[in-house]
Amino acid sequence: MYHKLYQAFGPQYWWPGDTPFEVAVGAILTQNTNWRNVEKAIKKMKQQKMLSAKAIHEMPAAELALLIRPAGYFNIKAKRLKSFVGFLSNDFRGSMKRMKKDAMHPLREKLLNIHGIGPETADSILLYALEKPSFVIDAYTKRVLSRHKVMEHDRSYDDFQGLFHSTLQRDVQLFNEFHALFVQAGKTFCKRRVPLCDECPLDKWKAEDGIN
DNA sequence: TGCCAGGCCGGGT
DNA sequence: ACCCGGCATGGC
Repeated sequence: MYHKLYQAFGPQYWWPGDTPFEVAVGAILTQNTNWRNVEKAIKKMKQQKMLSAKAIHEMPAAELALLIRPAGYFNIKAKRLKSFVGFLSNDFRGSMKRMKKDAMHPLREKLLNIHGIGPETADSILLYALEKPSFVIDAYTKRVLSRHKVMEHDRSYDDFQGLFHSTLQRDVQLFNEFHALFVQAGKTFCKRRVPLCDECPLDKWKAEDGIN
């Protein structure tokens, strides 16, 4: 599937973001939200010089909420950003570089303990901000895999992640590209209302090989 | 004009 | 261990 997707879509150059900190902020802001809305919020934070751990740490949540308004759920996300930055400040003196020195598994547990950070957000930060090989499972990944009968849609996050962790080398670049390709494939061919689509490169591939 | 978008939490079975 | 409602803007 990886090679077929890569042939169809090419390299994805993920994650969009200039710094590890910006990637982490984007990971929180994009929770159940269109990325284009997140870009508006990040742009505004940059304009106001508020895209830093120190600035967010010292800013009241209500004020931060106004800044990130276009990203939706802004009151909740303002608190989530502040809880992440609070953790970053307390444990790593506000430095993503210092956070990166931590081992992956203990760090994942710490991230999951932060209020407002669940498995997908934690793995997005680990993989795309800190370059640690933790596979990201999102709605598109689950949709593409279940549509193609790799795994039932109602299985858990860990079940889906285990699929990749148990069968692939723990390769950061591979995990990066593979997940980004699932998102691209999902956006292009796996819309919610369309059960299957014969233009999908995976469908064409399976048809050629007589699979299912 | 509804439907959808790169989830997570809290309260209830 | 699930299930569900709430959270909110902007694009098509």
